Amino acid sequence: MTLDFDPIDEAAANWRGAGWAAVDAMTAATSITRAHQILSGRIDAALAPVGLNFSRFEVLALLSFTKEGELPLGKVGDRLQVHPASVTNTVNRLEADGLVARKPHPTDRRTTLAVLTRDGHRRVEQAAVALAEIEFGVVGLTGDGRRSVDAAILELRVAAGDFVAPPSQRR
Amino acid sequence: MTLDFDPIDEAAANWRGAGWAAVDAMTAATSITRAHQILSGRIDAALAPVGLNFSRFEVLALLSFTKEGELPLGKVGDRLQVHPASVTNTVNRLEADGLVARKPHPTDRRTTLAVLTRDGHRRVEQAAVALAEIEFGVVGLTGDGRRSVDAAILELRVAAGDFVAPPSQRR
DNA sequence: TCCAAATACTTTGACGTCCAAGTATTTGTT
DNA sequence: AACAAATACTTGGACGTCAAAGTATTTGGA
Repeated sequence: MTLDFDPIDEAAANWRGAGWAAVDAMTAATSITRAHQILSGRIDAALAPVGLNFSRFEVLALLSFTKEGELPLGKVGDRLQVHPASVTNTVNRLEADGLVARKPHPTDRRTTLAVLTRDGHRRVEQAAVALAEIEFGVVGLTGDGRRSVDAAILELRVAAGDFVAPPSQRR
Repeated sequence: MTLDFDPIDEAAANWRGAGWAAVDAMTAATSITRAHQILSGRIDAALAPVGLNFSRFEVLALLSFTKEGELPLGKVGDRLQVHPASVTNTVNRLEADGLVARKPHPTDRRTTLAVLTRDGHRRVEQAAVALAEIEFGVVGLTGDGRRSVDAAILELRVAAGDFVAPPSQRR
């Protein structure tokens, strides 16, 4: 797990040495990529003992936030920003594990609802605890670091056209 | 592509509403994840017209940084921090496209070298230009934003046990 | 009313990642 | 010299992602 070289510094030096442009941009992108790699590794490791991975957890969490513990599959995809086929796949597996059930929509027969089962409820609570314990993988990021990451990435998201809640409306 | 809700703010509000812990950590992790999603989307889109994706580009770039344009497959995996099986897979595809060739190691018969072909050289140069044009996807991040992301993620990497070049040695 | 267009989901297929196991070769130790 | 352990790569399987095509149902306009 421990590296004996600095992948970011290494990449920057190589990039510069080759006379390629946008070294700063490359460094920032590489940092973010490496951070993501570190976080997802930690998160999946924390969830494995609970029998989940991150995408399954996200679906369960989303359902648990609703009043009835159910949501149309399409909504799940919208909220989590994943492809409909991925939702189908994830829900299939959650269903096989008995954490979620499919149910027809009461009025629109095109639509299928994913419903959290009792086991699903229990499981998602366990997972939330497990994630809180590892601080979502951001151990090592101080309060300041977290704030500056949030702020910087907010710029990026605005530029990408993400809808971003104005500070006054933030919840 | 444009969202009509703020996925990060939304998640924080839900998390808090459920009484779950580590909301700040969750927000930071979600920000990084979303940033990664934005960047990799932009990067792959920029590389598609060149006929590459990011992992293939990384292999070609790494080879192009060496004197002879060749490296043992194992080294490629080490540098890029990917699993040996992924290297095999990526090199298979690059080889099928004629951008790389496999060559036996001169002294160690366990080892296989990946060698950049003439086409591979040309292709990686095109790709580097394409990536510089989109500033590696970090358009929207100002100089300050890039520096603060770099600094914050450096903390995270140190905590994760990454070898990090001390400032005095940074290249 | 009727029908084309939109919407919701699933299926299939291409790729990417990792792990675990298998083969070949080299190293290090006795 | 002999052999167990380490190293290097490939293979096969499990899963995740997305795109494109297919099926079913609902909507909206002529």
